[in-house]
Amino acid sequence: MTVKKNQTKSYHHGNLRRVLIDTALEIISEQGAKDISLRQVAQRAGVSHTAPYRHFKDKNAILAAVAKEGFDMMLAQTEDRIAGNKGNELDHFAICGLSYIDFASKYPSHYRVMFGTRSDDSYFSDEFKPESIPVFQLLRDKIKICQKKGLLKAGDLHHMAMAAWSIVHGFAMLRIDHHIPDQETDEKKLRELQQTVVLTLFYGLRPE
Amino acid sequence: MTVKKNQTKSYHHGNLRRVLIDTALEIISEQGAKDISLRQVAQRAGVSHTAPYRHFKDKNAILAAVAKEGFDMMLAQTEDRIAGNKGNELDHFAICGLSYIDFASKYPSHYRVMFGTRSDDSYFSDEFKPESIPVFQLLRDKIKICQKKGLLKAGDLHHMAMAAWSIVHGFAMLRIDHHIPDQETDEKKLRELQQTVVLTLFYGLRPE
DNA sequence: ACCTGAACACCGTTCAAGT
DNA sequence: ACCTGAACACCGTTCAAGT
Repeated sequence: MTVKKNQTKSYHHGNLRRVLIDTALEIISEQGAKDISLRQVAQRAGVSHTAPYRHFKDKNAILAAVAKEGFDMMLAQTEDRIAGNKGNELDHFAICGLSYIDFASKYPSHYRVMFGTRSDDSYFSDEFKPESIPVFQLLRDKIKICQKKGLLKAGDLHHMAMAAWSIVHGFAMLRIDHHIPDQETDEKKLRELQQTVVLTLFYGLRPE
Repeated sequence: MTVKKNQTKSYHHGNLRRVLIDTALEIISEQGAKDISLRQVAQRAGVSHTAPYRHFKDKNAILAAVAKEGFDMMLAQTEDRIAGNKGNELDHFAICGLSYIDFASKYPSHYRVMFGTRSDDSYFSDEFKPESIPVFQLLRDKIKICQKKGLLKAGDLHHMAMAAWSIVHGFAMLRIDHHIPDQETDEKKLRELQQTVVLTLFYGLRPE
């Protein structure tokens, strides 16, 4: 077994940064989101509780890294699904919404760090404003195109985007925080419900 | 100055329970939601850090009390607004949504404790399921009545209620967590946006 | 460069003890 | 009954010291 030149395993641990992020996600998914402790992360990663400070300025910095990763994953997933779909622009708009909820359901740990209440905004405020989030940008583009083609109604683009974001974010949050009523909690019913919610964004609740 | 028989000020503090809840809210509104500490609450209330344990089983119990109070306030506010409105049932349905968002904006501390991610579900799971939340019950009733009168379309009541809840919850959360894009952040524009979002629930984004 | 151990000022919770 | 103080096992963060 030859040692490669660019061996990631260096002094003690190698790419500790990567390991710390993964460990953080592991812990978040096991036990809630915000009660995670840096010391716990370090211990599980097999290093002293001060080692993480070589790679992250403080606890929020590691959470910001998790969020950044989440935004990248979410964008990639959404673009993949759109690319693999033969429908029209309106279908792609719907895919944005469904993909958004699916991501939150699949990676609740990431999602909570991305959009949950932050204890300290300073790490997030610059890079993570909604205007700067690629997946939000994508959503707005899809709305604009659909408006141009007459597939969505005319109206203030920002307002419509916020309405769309509100309904998928709200459903995603309610879902991962277990606020969905009991009778809807099996997987099949949840998918039907999710479908209805996204369709409601298009059709509304008005009659006929 | 005569001492009344039912004087609330007893041994040291009197109704410490009430004081603790108010102090908790005060701290939550000053500095984020979840980083609140029991010791801090106790100190500001002027008692030792173990005194709260006479009134609450643990930290979550005091948060549950805050949540309970929030649900009561929210229901009262919504019922008041409906009572003071001369419109039809559909107007009342809209008021439910607007009142919901207004409550979250006005009392973000309560709201976050009520619907935010909980570190421990056990205190909330029984009493605070969506089915048991009076204001959610009210929302469902309004939808049912509107359906009967042809003011809202026919369809699965639970699904429609979840769609409605998703959009107002999502908007409320995005608002209090400061995820609303910059250009919408003055008070007047926010109210217009809020109006649009609730109307979108009724009309949808489809053309015509 | 990368990691450690001791130290500091905090936590939540328990429990014997005081009035 | 209601509150306190000491104690325990935890936190995040800093810093001098080790390889």
